[in-house]
Amino acid sequence: MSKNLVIVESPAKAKTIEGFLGKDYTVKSSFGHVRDLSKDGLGVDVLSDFKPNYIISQDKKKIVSELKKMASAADIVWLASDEDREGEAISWHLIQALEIDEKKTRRIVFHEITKDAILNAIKNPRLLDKNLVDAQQARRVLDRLVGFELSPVLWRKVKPSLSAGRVQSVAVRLISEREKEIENFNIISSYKVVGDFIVNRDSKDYLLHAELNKKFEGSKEAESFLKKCVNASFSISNVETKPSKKSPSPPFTTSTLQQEASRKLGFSVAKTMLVAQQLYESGKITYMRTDSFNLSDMALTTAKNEIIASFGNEYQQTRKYTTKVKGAQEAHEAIRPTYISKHAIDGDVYQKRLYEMIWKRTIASQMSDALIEKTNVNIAVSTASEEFVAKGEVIKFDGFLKVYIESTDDDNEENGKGTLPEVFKGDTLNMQEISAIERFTLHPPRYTEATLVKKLEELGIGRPSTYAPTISTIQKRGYVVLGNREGKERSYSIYTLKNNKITSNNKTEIYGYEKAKLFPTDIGNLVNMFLMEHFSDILDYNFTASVEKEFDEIADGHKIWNNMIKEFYAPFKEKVKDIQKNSEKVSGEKLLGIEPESGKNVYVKLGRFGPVIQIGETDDVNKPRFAGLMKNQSMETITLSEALELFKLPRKVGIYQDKEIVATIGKFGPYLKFDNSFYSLPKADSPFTVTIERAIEVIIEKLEKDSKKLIKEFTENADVKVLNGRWGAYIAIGKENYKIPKDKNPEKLSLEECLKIAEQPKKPGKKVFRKGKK
DNA sequence: CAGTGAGCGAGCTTCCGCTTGACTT
Repeated sequence: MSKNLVIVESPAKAKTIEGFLGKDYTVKSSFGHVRDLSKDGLGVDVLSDFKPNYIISQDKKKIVSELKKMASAADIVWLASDEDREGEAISWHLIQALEIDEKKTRRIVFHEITKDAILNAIKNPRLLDKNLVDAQQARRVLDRLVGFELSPVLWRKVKPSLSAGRVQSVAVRLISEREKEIENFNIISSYKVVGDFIVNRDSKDYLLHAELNKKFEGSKEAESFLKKCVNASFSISNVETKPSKKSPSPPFTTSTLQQEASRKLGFSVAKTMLVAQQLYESGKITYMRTDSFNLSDMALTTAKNEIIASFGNEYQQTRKYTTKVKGAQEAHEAIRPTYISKHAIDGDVYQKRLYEMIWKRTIASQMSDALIEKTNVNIAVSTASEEFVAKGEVIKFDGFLKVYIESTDDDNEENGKGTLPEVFKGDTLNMQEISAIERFTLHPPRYTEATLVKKLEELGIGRPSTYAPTISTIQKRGYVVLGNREGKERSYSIYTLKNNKITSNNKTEIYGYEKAKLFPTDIGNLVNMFLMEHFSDILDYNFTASVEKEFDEIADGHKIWNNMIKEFYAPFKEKVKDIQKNSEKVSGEKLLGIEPESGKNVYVKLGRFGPVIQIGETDDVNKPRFAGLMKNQSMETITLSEALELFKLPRKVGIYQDKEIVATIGKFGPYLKFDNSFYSLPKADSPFTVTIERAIEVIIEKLEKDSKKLIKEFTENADVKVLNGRWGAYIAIGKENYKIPKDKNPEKLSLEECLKIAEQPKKPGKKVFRKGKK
């Protein structure tokens, strides 16, 4: 047993570091936190100074007992968890959980995984910072109290199994409020005017495309401007050229990596983290959960050499970036290739693409500015005061753009790319065509996973390790869904002046198509409304920032953590008690109108099983009638007539083979019921309108498909069947399924062979996550 | 696999941040 035990947080890190240290050092990993608050009740004794009740996490018992053994055998235990609040707490918890004599421990920290950094750390151990640990305890206890006090309020007042928390509830609020903004958004149209002009130089014609520096509110104004242009002359009134430059972005952090992978590669936030983890574990990139822009000196040097060798001296510029992010803890480096000299890697296509992006971004961050010349050409109209402006952009020196172009979230900039023909003040122009085109204002964009992460980071809410899980939580709770919006058609007018004639046209365009955006659900909106009404202080966008400030004071030793929690908890708990006692259950009930036949009220509300329409009163002798909303409907937007439609189901479609076909909607969407069997309706068909002919078609199709399902069965044993499934042939015995080996022909299998295959131990396959309940 | 919405009220759900591994459809 070696004399020195070093404990780090991540096993991949442990492996690397062990190589740097001699054989006197054993390096192990704790796999993150090893203890957490008990889930039995609050896990915090609110009556005795908020004493936390820590227990060793279930999945850490094995590693803790192993570490404990090694620690007691070692002379010195080096606590090398990350240098941030959580890392300090991990070290402290290790001392407690491993029951090590604190005198036997040394606390060391390093920000980069290089031999120098590690050896230097070993030479400069420090004491455990108990104040920082207390700041972490305050953070942990606060989150527990907020989460475990608020969630039960929701169970009673809204719906069981819901949840609330400092981070997730703000995420839901952002999405819910954005949707309201979009609903209330007024689309305003205006006319933008563009013109094509010809410049003649050295008996050659050049095209100059320009936009008027004014937009017109209505078609009248736009048309009258065009009229003025009919007999006007056009000349260059000004040419302005000014140099400008673009600088590269800093290297990736977790959140910028997620954003850029979403835009450039179309990865979900979870996918990005999964692939990054693979790259990290195979030693190809540095740690992927970081909020730091920092690059190690070694990385700076290799990047420098790499750029000079590949592109030349003039492309290289060493840069150090500092963070602007609220509450950044900077325990790690930025995300970069471990070996910058490696331009590409082996791996699957996702790994290759993500690596390439990281490599380019890292290299670009150490390259020189791009020098750009921007030109504005003004074109005067002899009969009007407005001017046309043509914008051009010429890259004089590409600098970092040689390697990396960052993408943006809004992609509606068109003007100002490319070269302009050479023109001079006073040149006269030949007008070809001027158009006034009706354009519309855009509502604020819905959040994508990645733009939500960006927003949360700006607000200082959540950490690199929690962005992806938070997004998954708010979807699991049913607060938000990832969805698409079909584009809608609208017409716009366009007036064109050509050959001294003004013509007008109506054209149509598709607008508002959106893909993979976050939409709030009815439950999400309702919960947000409820929390905003009663706990707006916790949902405040600045709540995290203000408690972070207090955590900092605790870390600095200016505040006692229990006191801070006490100040927060007393009024908070009062409020919780008050709401539990006095507040009504909320269902978001809304009167939609009156059913014409019965004169009864039609309500929409959130029922036990989701949004529902209710006709009649709950306390009436005649019980009310209910119908659930369809998946694409929402409580916010459903109309009375749509609501009444829902009661037309189940609908008798007609008779087929003397039996009735009924169309309705179930748990899994619209379906047909016929002869005690179920037939899912394809998306294009509606249970309200499907005809008997079409229904029969659907039924026959399904029956045909089913008949192909059975490949073989055995008279001797009815339990055993060879079936055709989604992934090809398989053997079904009772309720168990078995894979058929590739060298066997499914159609020629005998009963004995089937049973033999079933005997074989099943191969371990990939674990598939199952969504939803149970 | 697929209609639920009245209501005995058992016993359950839930937070944020660290970190990976997983044994059956």
